Amino acid sequence: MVSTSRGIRQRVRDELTKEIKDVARRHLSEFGAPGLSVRAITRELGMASSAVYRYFPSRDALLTALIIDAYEGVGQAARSAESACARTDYLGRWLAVFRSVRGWALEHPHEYALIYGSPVPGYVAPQDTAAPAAHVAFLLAGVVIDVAMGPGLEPHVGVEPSEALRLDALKQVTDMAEVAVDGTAPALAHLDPVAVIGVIDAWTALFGAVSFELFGHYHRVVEAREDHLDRLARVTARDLGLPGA
Amino acid sequence: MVSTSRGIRQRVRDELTKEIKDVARRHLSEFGAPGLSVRAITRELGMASSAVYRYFPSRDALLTALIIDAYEGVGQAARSAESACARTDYLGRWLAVFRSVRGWALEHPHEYALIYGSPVPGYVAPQDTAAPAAHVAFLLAGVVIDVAMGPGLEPHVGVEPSEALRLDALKQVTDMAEVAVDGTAPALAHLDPVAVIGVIDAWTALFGAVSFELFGHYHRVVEAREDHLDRLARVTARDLGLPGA
DNA sequence: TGTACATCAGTGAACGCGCGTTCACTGATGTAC
DNA sequence: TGTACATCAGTGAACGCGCGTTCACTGATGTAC
Repeated sequence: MVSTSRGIRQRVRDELTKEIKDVARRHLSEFGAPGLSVRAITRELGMASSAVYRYFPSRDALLTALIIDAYEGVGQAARSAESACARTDYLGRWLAVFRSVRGWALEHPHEYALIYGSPVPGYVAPQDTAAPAAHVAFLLAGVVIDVAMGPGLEPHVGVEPSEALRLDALKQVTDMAEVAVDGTAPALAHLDPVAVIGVIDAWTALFGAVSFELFGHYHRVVEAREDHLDRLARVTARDLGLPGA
Repeated sequence: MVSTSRGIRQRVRDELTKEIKDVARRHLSEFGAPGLSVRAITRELGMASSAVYRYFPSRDALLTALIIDAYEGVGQAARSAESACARTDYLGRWLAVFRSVRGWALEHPHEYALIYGSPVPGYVAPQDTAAPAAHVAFLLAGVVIDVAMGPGLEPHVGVEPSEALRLDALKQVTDMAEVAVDGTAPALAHLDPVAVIGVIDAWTALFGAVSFELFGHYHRVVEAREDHLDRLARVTARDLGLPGA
């Protein structure tokens, strides 16, 4: 019974850990990151404020857990939308990633702000956030790789990158393979540097636009936001030379 | 002596107001927006904490003042860099705006985060922030207008915007004229909708990239950041059909 | 199966701290005649 | 020019609040023989 009983304790523990995070997430969505208070969370759970310390060594650790969950949330949303598309519908997969990221952000604005907004002052992101943070970029890279290995990227007149930038792109190809988890690592070797930069640009544009929308900068500027993001997806796809874009 | 004496009081008042804002700005750059405390500010100025209320009705009002100053800071930086270029050096002006926004952001990271990062929870931006917030976008629009009225935008194969998006762009043309201050309002009538959308895209890409850099998302991804932003400027310029891009 | 012991979750009081804002006040500076 | 009054900046004590974290503790759950 050794393993079972230990398993029970662990299961209860996991459940409460999840409950704490759930309440924390709800508070986050009401008061934002700076207003997240362990006392308020425990109050709502009906436990002593000191009890959290059995689950998270500090408020920062709780924040880290929320950050990782948030990255995994967007990642998950994007992955499931993308994987619902036919593999050869490259533009469809591309659009699916753009749309699902925006959709997730609209549903979880404070979680989005937690990971893509201003860094929380005094908080230093630990290493463990790196891998989950890369999910969305990997999905975009995956589409481009599939095109490169399949029909091929249609040649497009790009702006030549500087030598330093080209080196960044090459380094990215090798680095990505290391960070990759659960078989996510795409066959990066098939990407030429200009395409890697194109993926970075698309990734930047996607989150730039979603951030601008969420943070209020499109207020009275862009109202047809769905259309706007779709167009941005198409523009970046065309810049990269995806077929059909 | 009526006007003079009132003038003296006003001048002293203005000076202290500025001093408070300066200290607040310094605290902002050390502790971030959530850590900005009126008590700490007055402590440093050697005055009673209640004294601030003679200058700002509330902490939020002080924050608003800092926000407006920050928008004017980037705007000023961009304007002076841009106006140092020859009027017909369109690409140069375009690059100057991109580079100077990034330069200002690197010099004032917390002020940047204040205006382009996550909205401060519970804080609602008053109307007075709208005009200063538009400065940079107006500068970009100005370059495009000058090209449109001069050599003309080189036709480029763009992605057609949806009808709704086209309407946004048209509305923007009329709205911008209203918001415009100190003769900034460019001759917007000369812009066709697709060009307006292109300006919005460039504006989005610029701040998207600067935010990603400042907020740490380019960490171990893009290291040649100056080159990267330059290239982004060139790509957006080419998409718009600026000559020489 | 029963007993002695170890592990662990959760408590509640306390520490030490800082915050934004109000309010009745003092004293200096400006105004009007 | 001199005097009575009004305006205003700045004070300091107080209100009422919430926070993260520590620590010695109780009691239940699991473990080993």
